[in-house]
Amino acid sequence: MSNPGGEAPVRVRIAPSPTGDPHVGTAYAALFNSAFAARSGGSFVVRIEDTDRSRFNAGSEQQIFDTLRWLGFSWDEGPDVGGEFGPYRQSERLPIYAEVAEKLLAAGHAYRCWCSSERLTELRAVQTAAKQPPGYDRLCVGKTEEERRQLPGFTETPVLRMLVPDDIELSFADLVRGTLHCPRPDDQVLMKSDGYPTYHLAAVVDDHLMGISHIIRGEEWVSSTAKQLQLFRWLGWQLPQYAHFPLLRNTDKSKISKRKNPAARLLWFKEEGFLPEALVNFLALLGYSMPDDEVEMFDFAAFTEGFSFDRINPVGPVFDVDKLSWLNGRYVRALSDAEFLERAADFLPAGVTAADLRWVTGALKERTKRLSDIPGELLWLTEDTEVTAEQLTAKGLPAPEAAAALAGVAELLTGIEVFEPAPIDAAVQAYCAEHDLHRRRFFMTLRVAIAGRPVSPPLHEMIAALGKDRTIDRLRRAAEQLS
RNA sequence: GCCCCCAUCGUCUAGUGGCCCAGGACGCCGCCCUUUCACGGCGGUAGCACGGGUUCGAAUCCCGUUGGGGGUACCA
Repeated sequence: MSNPGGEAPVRVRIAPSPTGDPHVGTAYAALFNSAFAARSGGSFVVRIEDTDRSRFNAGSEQQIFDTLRWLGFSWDEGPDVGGEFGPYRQSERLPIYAEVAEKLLAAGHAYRCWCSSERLTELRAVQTAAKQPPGYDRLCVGKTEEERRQLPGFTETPVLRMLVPDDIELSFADLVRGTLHCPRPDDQVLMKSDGYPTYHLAAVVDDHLMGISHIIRGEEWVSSTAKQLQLFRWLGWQLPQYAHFPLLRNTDKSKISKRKNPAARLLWFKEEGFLPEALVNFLALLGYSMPDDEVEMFDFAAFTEGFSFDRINPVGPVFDVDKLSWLNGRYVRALSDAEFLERAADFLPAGVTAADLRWVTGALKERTKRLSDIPGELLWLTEDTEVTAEQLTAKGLPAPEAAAALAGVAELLTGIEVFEPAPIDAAVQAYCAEHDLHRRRFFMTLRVAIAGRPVSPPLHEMIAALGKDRTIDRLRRAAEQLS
């Protein structure tokens, strides 16, 4: 992938805000950004945008790093790994923003505004009621603090606003969507009254200072691009290229949110037992398709290899958890038994060890879509369920025959020395033939007696896993139900 | 309200004027495999939002309508 300017190296970034649980959109952004960086031999930077003190969440930053790493992403520069363009946390760059703000003020591109939030709220209400587009009325433009103080709605702590020129350029080229047009911006606040910059100022300053060549971010930012570009121009900085990918959606098509969709929380996938490689693969299927779209299972390297902005679809994709579950199941099945057991460790019911599952790992793996399915698949092992005569005979042998078979098999199993699937199978099969029993029904009676339910892993593996004592105990108790 | 973006099966998507009376995947349904479930195999269901153009020819180009989404903060 060439970059039109020629000289500037490709540098991209994601800029998450530490406001709570890591958001799936952050991973989605990381996917596109790191793929493009890898594809073009560029650098991938993580920058923490913590300029909103009211929404700041202390544990959030670390969770973002941990979750992104869990997914397999790594970055060349960031708060936790350093880099020559740091600091990478905006709260540690306040003097830099203040200096730029001062420069903008001196050049007449920005002005102090002493309007109170009450005045602003009221102004907006009046405009809305009059069906006027809401926007700042520039009451403070050209006024000194003393002049402004005489007027109503004054506050001691001013903000800095950009003086948007009448002829501001509203169009820009987007790598995903072609030429885009932004609405005419309001006089955007650049510096808040608490001394922190707003996103628009901070992002522009940092993107320039950090040498960001391509800004690859969500569609939600399209309409604010014009004012950010204006800032770049005023400051005489080289313009970055933009690529706006679509927003992930809830089932009702609205922007994906933690409120409406558990999948908006990255931690949810870990809790549910989705494999990170499956999630990354799935994310790469949303709003994007491989050159050969019949290939749906691929790793990050394959995704990166053919990555192109041309292949990003501008339509916001609904996050389909069902399809993710299917994909995850495929990844689970592709694991070796040993790997499966290792990665499923946190989901095994208390007291159940890998050794206990020796004979049923394959069967368990095959039935697992999410690792959190595991406890439910092992109820036959973890719970001693009382079965009724009706359950035993429903799809099984009639009562008298069933009782005899249960007792007979219990007797037979008692004599088996090597309690493993093969000899168990041989013994049970022989019993079935010897007594001329209806195979299907015979096995169903056994299954219900042993598993406590009509759905279970393969019978002989299950019996071996359960062990001789528990198996015989269950067979006898079931037989009692029939007498 | 205003500004902007988008529009192929329920969902994810292929498709850049003829190869498409639209292909793949998830889901769903049926069949097969099978001692249950699952896995796997096979088959089926279902879509170019609508209306005008342009063209010999439109899912593909243009206009409008409708629908959906985003933005409209001293949040990012």
